[in-house]
Amino acid sequence: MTTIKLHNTKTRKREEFVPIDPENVRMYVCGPTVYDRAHLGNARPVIVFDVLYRLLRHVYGPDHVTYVRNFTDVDDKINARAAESGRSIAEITAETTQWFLDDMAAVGALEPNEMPRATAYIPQMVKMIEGLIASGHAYAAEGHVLFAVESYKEYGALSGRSIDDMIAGARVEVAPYKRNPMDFVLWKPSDADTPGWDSPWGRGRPGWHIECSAMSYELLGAHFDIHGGGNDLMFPHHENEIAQSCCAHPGSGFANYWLHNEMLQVEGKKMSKSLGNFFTVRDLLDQGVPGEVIRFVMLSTHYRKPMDWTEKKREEAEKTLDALLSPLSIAVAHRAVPSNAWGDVPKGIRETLIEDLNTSGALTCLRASAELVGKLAEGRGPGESDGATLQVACVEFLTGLEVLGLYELMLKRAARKRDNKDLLDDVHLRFVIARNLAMQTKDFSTVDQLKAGLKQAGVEVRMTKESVELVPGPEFNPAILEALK
RNA sequence: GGCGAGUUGGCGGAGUGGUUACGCAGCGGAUUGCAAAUCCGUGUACAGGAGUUCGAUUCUCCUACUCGCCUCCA
Repeated sequence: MTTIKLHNTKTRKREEFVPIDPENVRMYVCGPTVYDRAHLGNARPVIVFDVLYRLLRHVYGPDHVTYVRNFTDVDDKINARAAESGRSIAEITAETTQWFLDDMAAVGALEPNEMPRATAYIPQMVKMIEGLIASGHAYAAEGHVLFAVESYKEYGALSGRSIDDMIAGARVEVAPYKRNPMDFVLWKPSDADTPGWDSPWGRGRPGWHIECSAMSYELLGAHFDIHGGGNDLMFPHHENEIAQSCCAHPGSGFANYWLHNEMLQVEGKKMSKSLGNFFTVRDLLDQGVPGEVIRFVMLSTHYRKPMDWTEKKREEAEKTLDALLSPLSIAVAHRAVPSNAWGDVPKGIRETLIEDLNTSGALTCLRASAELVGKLAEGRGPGESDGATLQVACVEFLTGLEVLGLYELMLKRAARKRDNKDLLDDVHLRFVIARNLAMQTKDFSTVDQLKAGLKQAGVEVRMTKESVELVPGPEFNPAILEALK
């Protein structure tokens, strides 16, 4: 059996991943609060954990992995958005949820098996809070219910903090009803204008952290394998989740492996509205940056390192992905399709991905796999180049694309290129005629003029003695093409 | 102040206790009407210091610098 190794934040070490039940590997990842479009940083954990999900499915079988990612649809940011826009909360959360699904699909993320909404689990949260009060881990005060951090010895273990240190460094005013400044809200009162649910503590709404504890318990049980999210969630969100869940279900252990991705930067700086380098996934897509490019750039940096989104990387990704199109068409022409079998993933990708999700290394191996397809198809591969060898290489290449989440996206990319190529039919014919003539007359002025125009329109001209091929590049602009006529 | 992560060649970015990926850019060549694309070849690196070791870029410690988090931001 293949052993995946993962860096566990809990132990700060790379550990062998041993599932609780190989028949049902369970993973929970914190999803978005649905009040606005997902920005590029939001896409990073989605893509990272999508690769992990695909990896687990290949290793343990597609039907033996349960992946849960929530939607937090009750939150004060949502309330604020509703108040300022005059729209209803339900309208905002429904719309934002669909945006998120659309945008993440565009970057090739599979939908998790379960996508629970927090508001559908309010009774479960109330029940969990009642249990925490009963066991002395929480207390009600002035309409709030607070978790008593001092009741949980391990509090701070995940993020490596002590309660005393945190109090010393606290920058925020402490609410008077808290027994300990670090106590956090499980439930808070709602006024008439704020969404609320009836509870033993009056009409109110849940605090931030309890929804993940309640939903992971309902859908994955008290003890499951992997819990993921961005490293900014380590404290306080995940720390609080652990405290709530472990105290509500003593002895369960909650999640065995905690995975955290590093943050995203843009051109070397933190993405922020004040710096003016803030953009959403949708912004990029609308600007013509396709999903596979976003995904490729994301995967080209290891998930535990800061990932810098730059224009240069975007350009390089376009070129690299274009270079995969020819092997892709060869594989498709050979009627190859991706396989679910772990053994059909190219060896190099298998070896790199199981080492704490080394996606950058895997992309290098993917290129090598593509190159092999090209060489075998031209009959100049290593060793015996028979049809069977080529067939295997094709399946492996496509399976490699699939496990990295690039297969479907690349098929679409290929289709777009074909559509663009159709637009070039007229000019292609003219070019061929002009060139044939020029070959006789040795006057290449018309040909060069046409070529310059095509280049301007973002079209690459590839000539051999016998043929002319026009390849639209990433900067292809059909409007400029029109001007050539 | 507390906690954590990082510092690899011109750029990006893996990895390893000894044989020094890979991509882009560069350079040389093949090819070409000229090009592009492609193919072949090629140079340059492990922040600084100390230690462990037969040997460290890889392990340990220290220093410097960068970055992130520290109550609702993935």
